[in-house]
Amino acid sequence: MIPHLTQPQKIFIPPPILPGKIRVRIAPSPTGALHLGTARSALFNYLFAKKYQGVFILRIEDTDVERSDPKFEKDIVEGLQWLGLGWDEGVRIGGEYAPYRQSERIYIYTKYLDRLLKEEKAYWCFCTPNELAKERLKQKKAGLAIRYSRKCAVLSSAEIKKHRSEGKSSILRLRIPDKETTFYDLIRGPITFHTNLLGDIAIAKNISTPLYNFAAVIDDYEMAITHILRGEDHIANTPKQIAIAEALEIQSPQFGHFPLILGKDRTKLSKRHGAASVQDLRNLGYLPEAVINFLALLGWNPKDNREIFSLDELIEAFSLEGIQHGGAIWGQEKLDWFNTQFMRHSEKRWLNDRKSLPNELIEYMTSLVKKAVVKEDPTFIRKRCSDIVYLVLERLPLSNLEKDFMSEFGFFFGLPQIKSELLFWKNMNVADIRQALKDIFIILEKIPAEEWEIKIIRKMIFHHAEKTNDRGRILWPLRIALSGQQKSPGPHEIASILGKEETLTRIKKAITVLKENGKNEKPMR
RNA sequence: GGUCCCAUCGUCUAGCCCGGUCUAGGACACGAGCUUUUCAAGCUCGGUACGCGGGUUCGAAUCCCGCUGGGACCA
Repeated sequence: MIPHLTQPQKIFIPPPILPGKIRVRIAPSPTGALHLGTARSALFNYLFAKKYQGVFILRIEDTDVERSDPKFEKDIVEGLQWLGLGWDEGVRIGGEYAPYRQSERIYIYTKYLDRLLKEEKAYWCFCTPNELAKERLKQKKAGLAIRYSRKCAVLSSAEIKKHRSEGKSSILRLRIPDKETTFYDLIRGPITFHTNLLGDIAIAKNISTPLYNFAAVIDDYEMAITHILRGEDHIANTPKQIAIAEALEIQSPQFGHFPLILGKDRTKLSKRHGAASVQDLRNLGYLPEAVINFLALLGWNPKDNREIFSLDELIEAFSLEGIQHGGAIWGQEKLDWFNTQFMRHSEKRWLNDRKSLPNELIEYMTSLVKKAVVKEDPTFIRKRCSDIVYLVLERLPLSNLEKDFMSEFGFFFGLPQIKSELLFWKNMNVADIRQALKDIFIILEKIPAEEWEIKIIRKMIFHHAEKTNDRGRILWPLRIALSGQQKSPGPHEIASILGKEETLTRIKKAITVLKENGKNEKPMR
C-alpha cells in the first residue's frame, strides 16, 4: 500500500451535540406571509433545540426597507404561534441578545466594518453597476464564473480620497484569499468549494448598511448561534459567510442544509403553486397539528413506520440523520389525510368533555362550510358530515353559517319537517314503523340523562337494531325522525348532540306524523 | 453559462454507510371487493419504483467511474 494514495476520509463524524448548549435561530424576512418553507425551517430548528434542551430564536431580517412590512412580521409571528412553535428568545418577547429585529441592530455592524477596513481586509469599490454588468457579461460569454475583477482592490488611499470627495458612489468589498475550503454539513457531509470562484464579495453598501450575508454573520455571532439549520438554497451562501467569519477571526457555527419544498413542477414552492403560506392552510381549515405532522414528514422520517406524531413525539424522535437530501414535492392529499386523523383525535378529546370544544375545531368546521360554498360543492359538506356532527351548536356563530350549511344541517336547530313517506324502510308498513319507533323510544328513554353520550347511545341503539335481521328497520325510521332527511349523520350522532329530551320529542313527533299521514306501503329507494 | 446539491412506486419515503435475508417495505392517492343506516369511515385484496451505461464482485438498489435528468445559487 502506498500511504499517500489512501482515499480521503469519507465518513464524517459530526462534532458531538452538547445538550443545553445549543442555540439555533430562524431569520425570516418580513416580505411576505409565513412561507411553508420557513415554517418547516422553524419546525426543524425548534425540534433540534427542544431535543437538546437548547434555545430557539426568532430574528427578523427586515433590512430591506422597500419590501419589508410590519404586517408580514405579524403574520409570521401569528403563524408560528398558531403552529405551536414558540421561541425562547426573539422578536416580541426579547431576550439576552436583544434587539432581534435587524433594522434595530444597524449600529452594531459599523464597528465590524470599520475593523475590516482598518485591517485592510475590506476595501471600497467605486465600480458602477454599469461597469460591473459589462464585466459579468464578458465572463459569462467566456464561460467563466461570475465574479468581481478586483479592480478597486489596488486603489491607493489618495485615489480613494479623490473618488470619495467627488461623491462617487461606492460599496464595501471583502478581500477573499484564494484557497480551497471544506465545511461539514450536518446533513450532507463535507462540501468543498474554491473561494476564488467567489470573487471579492460585496459586504456593505456603506459603513452602516451591511448586505445580507454580512449582517447574518454578525447577528449569528453576536447571538452566539451554534447551529444554522436552513434550506439548501443557502448552501451557496455558506462559503461567503465562512469567508466573512474568517476575515473577522470569529468562529463559524455548524451548518446543516435540508432540502427544499417543491411545487408540482419540481421548482421551489412559491405563491404561484397555490397555497404556499401557513395562513392559506389555516384559512383552508387545516388543523395546526396536521400541518406540523405533514411538514415534519416532508423531508424527514423517523426510520420506522410511524406516521402520526404530536409535537412532543416529534421532539423525541427527531434527528438530523433522518433528514432527506433531495427536495420534496408538496402534495396536499396526504395533508388532508393527516387532517382527518387529527380531526378524530379532536373529536375524541371533545367527547370526553363536551364543554371544551377546541377552538380549532370550530374554526375548522366553519371554514369547511365556507370552502364548500366556494367550491360550489354541497356534497363536500355531506362528505364530512360525521365531523360536523360534533359541533356544539350554541357555540357556532349562526350569522356566519352559509345557506348551504343550513339546508344540510338546519335540522339541528329546530324540529325538522318530517315527511311521512320518508319514514318507510323497504317493505315495512305503518304498524311496523310505529312499533320500531316506539321500541327505540323506550330504549333511549332508559338511558339516564347524565349518561347521554355518543358511545352509550350508539351501543344501545345498535344493540337493539342488531336483534332484527335488518338494522335498517330501526335505524332508518330513527334517522328520519331525528333529522327529517335521507342524508344525515348517523342517528346516534344526531341524538348525542340533540340531547335526550329533544331526541325523545322528535321520535314522539314522528309517530304523530306517521299517524296523520297514515300512508301505507310506500317503499322507499 | 459557472459553481454546488440531489436522484427508489404518481407523491412522501424505508433500505444504501456495514453488498446476499429486496421476487424492494410502509404511508397517501388510485382500482376492485366486503361490510353497511345515506355520505364518510372501516376491512380485505391489487397494480405501479431502484434514471442510463460501464466497472468491482460468485453476487449491487447498496461500492467506484461516467452519462443523463432535476434543482438551487450566482445577475
